Amino acid sequence: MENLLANTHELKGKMKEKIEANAELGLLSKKLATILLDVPVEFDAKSFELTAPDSEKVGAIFQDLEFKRLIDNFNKTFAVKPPESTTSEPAATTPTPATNPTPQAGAGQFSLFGGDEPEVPVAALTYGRETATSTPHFYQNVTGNLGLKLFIKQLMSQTSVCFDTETTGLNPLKAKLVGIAFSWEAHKGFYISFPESFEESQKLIELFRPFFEATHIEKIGQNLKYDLKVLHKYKIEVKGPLFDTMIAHYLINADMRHNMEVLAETYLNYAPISITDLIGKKGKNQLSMRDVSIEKLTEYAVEDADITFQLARHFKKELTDADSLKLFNEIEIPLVKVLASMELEGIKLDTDFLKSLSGDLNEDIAALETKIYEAAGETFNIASPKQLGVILFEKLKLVEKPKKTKTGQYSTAEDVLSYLAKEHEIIQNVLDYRGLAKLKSTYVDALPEQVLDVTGHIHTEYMQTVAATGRLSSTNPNLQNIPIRTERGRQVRKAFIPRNEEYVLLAADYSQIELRVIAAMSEEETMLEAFKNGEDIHASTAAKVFNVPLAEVTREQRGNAKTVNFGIIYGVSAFGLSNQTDLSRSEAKELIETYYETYPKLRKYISSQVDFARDHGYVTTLSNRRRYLKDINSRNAIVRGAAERNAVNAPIQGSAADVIKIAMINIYNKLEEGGFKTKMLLQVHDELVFDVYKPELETMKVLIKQEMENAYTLSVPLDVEMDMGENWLEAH
DNA sequence: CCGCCCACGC
DNA sequence: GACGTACGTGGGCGGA
Repeated sequence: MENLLANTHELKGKMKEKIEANAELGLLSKKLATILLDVPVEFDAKSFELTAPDSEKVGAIFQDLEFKRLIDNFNKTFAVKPPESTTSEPAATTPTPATNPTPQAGAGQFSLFGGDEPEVPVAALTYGRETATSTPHFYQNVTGNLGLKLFIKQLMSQTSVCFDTETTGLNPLKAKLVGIAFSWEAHKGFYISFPESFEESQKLIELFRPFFEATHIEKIGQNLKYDLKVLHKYKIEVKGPLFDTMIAHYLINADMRHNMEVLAETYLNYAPISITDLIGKKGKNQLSMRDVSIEKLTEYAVEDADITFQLARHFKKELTDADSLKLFNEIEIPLVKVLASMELEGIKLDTDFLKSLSGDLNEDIAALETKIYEAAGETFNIASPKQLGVILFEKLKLVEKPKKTKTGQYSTAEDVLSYLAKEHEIIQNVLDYRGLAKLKSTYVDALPEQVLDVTGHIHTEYMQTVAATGRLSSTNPNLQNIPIRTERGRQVRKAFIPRNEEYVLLAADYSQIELRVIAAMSEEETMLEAFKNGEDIHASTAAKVFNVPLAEVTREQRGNAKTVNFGIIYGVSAFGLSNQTDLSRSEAKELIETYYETYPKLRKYISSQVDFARDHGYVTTLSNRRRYLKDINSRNAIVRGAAERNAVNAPIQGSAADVIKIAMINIYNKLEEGGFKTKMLLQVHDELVFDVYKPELETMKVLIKQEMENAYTLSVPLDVEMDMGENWLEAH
């Protein structure tokens, strides 16, 4: 063994593999990987460590550049441990036996499934991560009536089981079951293959209905929303406690990534079989899961279930330690089913309307093109910022010193161009062109493509583990950024309609929820009072900072006050404020100062958040959601400033997210319990959209407002505004 | 294929 | 003198 260890050459090879694997996973940038691969490495036989004579130098460079994550990865990469210590994985809090003896419990009876037990591979000595080849495991494909019967009997006697569905695609509404993997013990699990025929699969899954519906069995999974949606197609509703490792890790550290590969590497020091090894790279040549041999699929699928089962053990402890169990079990986990239901429901889209809108846009875009080419004296691609920059700043020389982007291109961003609008009429045309082109490509033409043929609805997907603050995000398509500010843009909202004439759309949104949250958290009486009196908060702020009666606040004063109010949430500077308003920099500075004098407790609250972050390394929301701020004590003022703004913003944005999530769960439960036909369809951060069955309208108006306003008790009332109509625009 | 620029929402 | 408002998704471009 000593000899092996002393084999520097082999270690260097492992190092290289590790760096490349890290780069592959996105843990290291390609550039850094290249640098690292070039760093000379020596092996210290005494400490069993690889050392890089130049590594300090490299580290110093990173330190200088504040590449915190890069330093961490750099250190991690160089911290190659001798094999003895690979049994306890580096970042895990609870050690997992990496060298597991041949599985014993239950192994005997499983030989009844037919065939002999697979030969358990001998653990290979590795210096890098463990893999399926280097770890003894018992993964079995269960077949035959008797096998299935015995398996299900075993399954039903468990209290906590991890399962993972394998399907023909990423979209759970279109995908069909290929198989299901189960694991309830580390390094051990089973795979059940499903036939191509939907009807046959439906019959097979009926055998598993008792398991999925068993309330006494906890179901563990990675991204359970996906599996829930797939099973829903086979009329299976999963019951019992749920444990989602992806969500668990999101609560443990929201800023990290939560895909299984990374989690396995980080917490189990284990590199799972990659999906590309199985079905190839993304693209037209990629195979379907259906094309993979049962043997390979068993190894792959059960490994996933096995890893997820092991990860759950780690995360349960970490959630407990961070006091996050309540948030996990009472908000995030119940929300999984709510979101699954909203996604399965979808919202109806009026594609004919969008088609005619597209035609109108086409004409207007063509007209603008002609005008722009005339003014430019040549044709070019207006949608190319690069070409546009050359036309505006080199050919037309609209300005002496054009602003440039960080890559040296001329900036043609909206704020830059509108500033120049008076210089040349081409500018306004370019801006209009941009607006219309965006509208057409992103919404008017793209949305009809996303309609699911069988439902005629758009089924967005809500991501529960993406936004670091606790907000949801929406994708495929994103329904959280449908235009509303411009008249032309908001027309798109007319295309979102009730499912049929018996329904009406109802939109309910929290009024100023983030400002209410900051008022409550800071206990700023002046602001609390304004909310309690139902005042227009921006006008009220304006009256106080400009020292005028509420009734005499001008439009401009209110606008400036509004900008400061939002600036407080995001942590704006005097420079930023003066950029956003007509105020000079000194006026902006004065306004901010007066603002803090008006709301002294707000200032105190802000600095207390920053102090807390400095002391603890994280901040929390109303529901004890944490956000770690690793840069809060950085020596680099810019990096530190960003962390300080996060220390203020994360609790506010995150608390507002907590509140609406609670409201969603409560409303969903009420709708289910009451057997209502009304469905919750969309969430847009502070707004919920419902498809209301007309006979239930009056009940819903009360129920929804009630549940939203009372989702969380703050020292300030929550106020919800509602409207309804024949489309989303009317309902807003 | 991926980074960049830009634009949409809250 | 530089820096300069949180959180997201997505389309089009253009270089590799």
